[in-house]
Amino acid sequence: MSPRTKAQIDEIREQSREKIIAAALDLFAHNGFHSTSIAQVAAKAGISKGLIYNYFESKEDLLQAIFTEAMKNSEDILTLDPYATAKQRLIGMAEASADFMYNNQEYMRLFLTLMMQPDVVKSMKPWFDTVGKAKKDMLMPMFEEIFPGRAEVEYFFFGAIMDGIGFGYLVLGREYPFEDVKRKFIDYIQNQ
Amino acid sequence: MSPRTKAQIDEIREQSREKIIAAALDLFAHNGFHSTSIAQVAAKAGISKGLIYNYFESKEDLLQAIFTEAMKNSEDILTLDPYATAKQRLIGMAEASADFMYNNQEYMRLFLTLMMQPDVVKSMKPWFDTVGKAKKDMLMPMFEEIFPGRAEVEYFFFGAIMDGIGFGYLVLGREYPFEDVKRKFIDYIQNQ
Amino acid sequence: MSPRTKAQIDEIREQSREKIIAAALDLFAHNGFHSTSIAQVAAKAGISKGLIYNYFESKEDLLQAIFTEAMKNSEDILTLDPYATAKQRLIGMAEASADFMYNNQEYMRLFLTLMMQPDVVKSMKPWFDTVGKAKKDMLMPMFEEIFPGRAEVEYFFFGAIMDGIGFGYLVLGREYPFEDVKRKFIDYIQNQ
Amino acid sequence: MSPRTKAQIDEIREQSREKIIAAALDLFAHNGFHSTSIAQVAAKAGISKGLIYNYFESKEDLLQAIFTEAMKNSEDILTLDPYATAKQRLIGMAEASADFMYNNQEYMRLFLTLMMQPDVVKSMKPWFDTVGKAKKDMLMPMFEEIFPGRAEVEYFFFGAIMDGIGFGYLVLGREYPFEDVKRKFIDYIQNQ
DNA sequence: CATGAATGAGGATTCATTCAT
DNA sequence: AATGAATGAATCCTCATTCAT
Repeated sequence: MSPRTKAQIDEIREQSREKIIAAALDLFAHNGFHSTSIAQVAAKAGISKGLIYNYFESKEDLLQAIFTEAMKNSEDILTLDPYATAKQRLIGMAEASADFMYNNQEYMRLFLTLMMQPDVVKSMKPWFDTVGKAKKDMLMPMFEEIFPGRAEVEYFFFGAIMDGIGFGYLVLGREYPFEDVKRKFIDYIQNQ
Repeated sequence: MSPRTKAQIDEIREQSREKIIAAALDLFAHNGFHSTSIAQVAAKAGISKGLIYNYFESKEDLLQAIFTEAMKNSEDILTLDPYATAKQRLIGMAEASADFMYNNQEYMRLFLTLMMQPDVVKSMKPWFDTVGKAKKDMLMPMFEEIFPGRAEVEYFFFGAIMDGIGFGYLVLGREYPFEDVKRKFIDYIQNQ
Repeated sequence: MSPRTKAQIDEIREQSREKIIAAALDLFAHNGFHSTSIAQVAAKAGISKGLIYNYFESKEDLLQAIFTEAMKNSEDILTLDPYATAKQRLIGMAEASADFMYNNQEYMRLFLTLMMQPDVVKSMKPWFDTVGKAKKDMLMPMFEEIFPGRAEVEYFFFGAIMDGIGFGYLVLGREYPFEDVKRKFIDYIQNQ
Repeated sequence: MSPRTKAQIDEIREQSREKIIAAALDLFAHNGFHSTSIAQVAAKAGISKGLIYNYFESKEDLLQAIFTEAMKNSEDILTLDPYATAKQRLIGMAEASADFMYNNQEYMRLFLTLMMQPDVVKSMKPWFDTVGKAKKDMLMPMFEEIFPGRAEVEYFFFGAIMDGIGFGYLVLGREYPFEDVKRKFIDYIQNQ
């Protein structure tokens, strides 16, 4: 009965899925989760409303999928050179994070917004907590090595700068001297 | 003529207005503007839905009023000691800002969120632009004095730290070592 | 306790009542009964919303009062010269009616509208029926005298012209050649 | 691709659209535009409230659609026999109009009501003006031919009778001797 | 007599979701 | 796999009416 092979179907499915996720990410990031309608997502993805429910159980499930997808793409941030010094590894991480932010603005926008208003989509809360904890677990050892005795405050200070740069860049866009600020940041770490 | 004096009415109005603004700020900040219903605001303020429209023309007008109100309370941040050195004034501003953030978490949460998703409430965009510009106009002279030749990058780096601390504090709440990070920040400025 | 005499109070009451009725008539006539709010009536009358309920039990009661009031002013239409011929009396009535319409446009507008949509304010239905029947009872004898054997059709034809002129005038306003059409109408009756 | 063919969908849409328009016309005509709720329209049409917005952008758009629809059905009124005399054409038009009124009471009721209270739905005003002007442009030439020198007053007198008959019929319904009055009207024109 | 703050029911509109095809 | 008609709950907002003063 089926004129398409299973492989073809899988590919079609994958393409549709990605179109939906891309459209939803864009809209959720700029217009907000609740202000974006499924109809808008469907229109932007060039498909029908109904089809979205063929791939995602609900609007929240779609949001969840956006983050799961982004996680995959960000894995190399976490890949550290085991032979480098702690400070070098920190710099590497800072640069990788900055570049990820630079190349994934929409994702960052959505991520930071939801981090700040976790009650908007309550079901995401555990996910955020897990990610936050994982990040801390990964970074704290470095800080303990570089800043013995005051690792935690330095960790948070470092995090503040990272987040703040991302925030500023997202707000100002091209007007933000991203590269300059990033270099200043690297220098700052270097001098510690 | 009037059974209640004008003063009485003004007081009643002021009280109701404040109750509504407080409730709305709390809810908008945590749940998001679009995810918060007027019914929720009314319930939290302990009044009827209809009364809100006696004080504010629309939900958006209420949001606007929240920011106008907060502006009043934040005016002393902008008050600088004219006899202090630029660096001292910068530190003063940093401390005042940090304290304002600490004491007005909900407002900050709402503010930062909307800054990051200006399309959520498009009518606020001009307001944000104005505030952003005013801030830069006030601070840049100090940076030009302290960091001649690289004022802008230092301005944005400074801003990133401020925003980042606020962001971190808002996300983690009491778990965030706010005082420690703030002191670290002051020290950082001191050493420039 | 009361610094005002009863007569003064009555006069104030009468004045307020009339202001309200005039404002309501204007608004109901042009904007429609349901599209007009009590707040608008109060604003136009220059009084408070609450006061309206001091004079009228409800919005519908206010509407009722408008018609009762207008009835008083239209009584002379019904006053016919008992010594005139039937045709002369008919012409007198036609002229009086036309003049009443001309001078009470708003009332006519409201009246005709509600006649055509009696379900808009169901409570008025009996009133309209009564008025319509009274009118017919008054006029039919004349038509039976002037047009024996075909009184009814002539009555309705006559009524159609009357109503039609009023309608046209209300729709076009000053652009309507009211006087010319009225004269044509009188001539028409004359020639029967 | 599509599980329903385009033709099927078009038919479904056309049916729903007509059900909604019919229900709305009935209710708007008898209960008034503002006194009729979308819920009532939906109930009468046997569909859900939401579906109405699948076919019409707003309540006002639905009203507009009613008139646009009725225009189509009334086009033959405007079709005149070019070989007939002016008077014959006028009689033809009078009869066609009377029949249209007789068969489209609800539409007439709505039309006349809104003509008399144009502020109730302000957006319809231009439409009414256009229709009124078109009617005059069509009829005036005939009147100038039949009543040279006094075409305008005769035009308005004729119009008054037409409107008045419609009005009377709408108010009284079956009690109105429509056929008799119509014949009287035709005779009247005949004798000019 | 007069005011206007307050209420709550009701109305227009939106939108996530379902389902027949 | 895909569509889009259909639903109904939820939302913003309006407004007649009440009542304390």
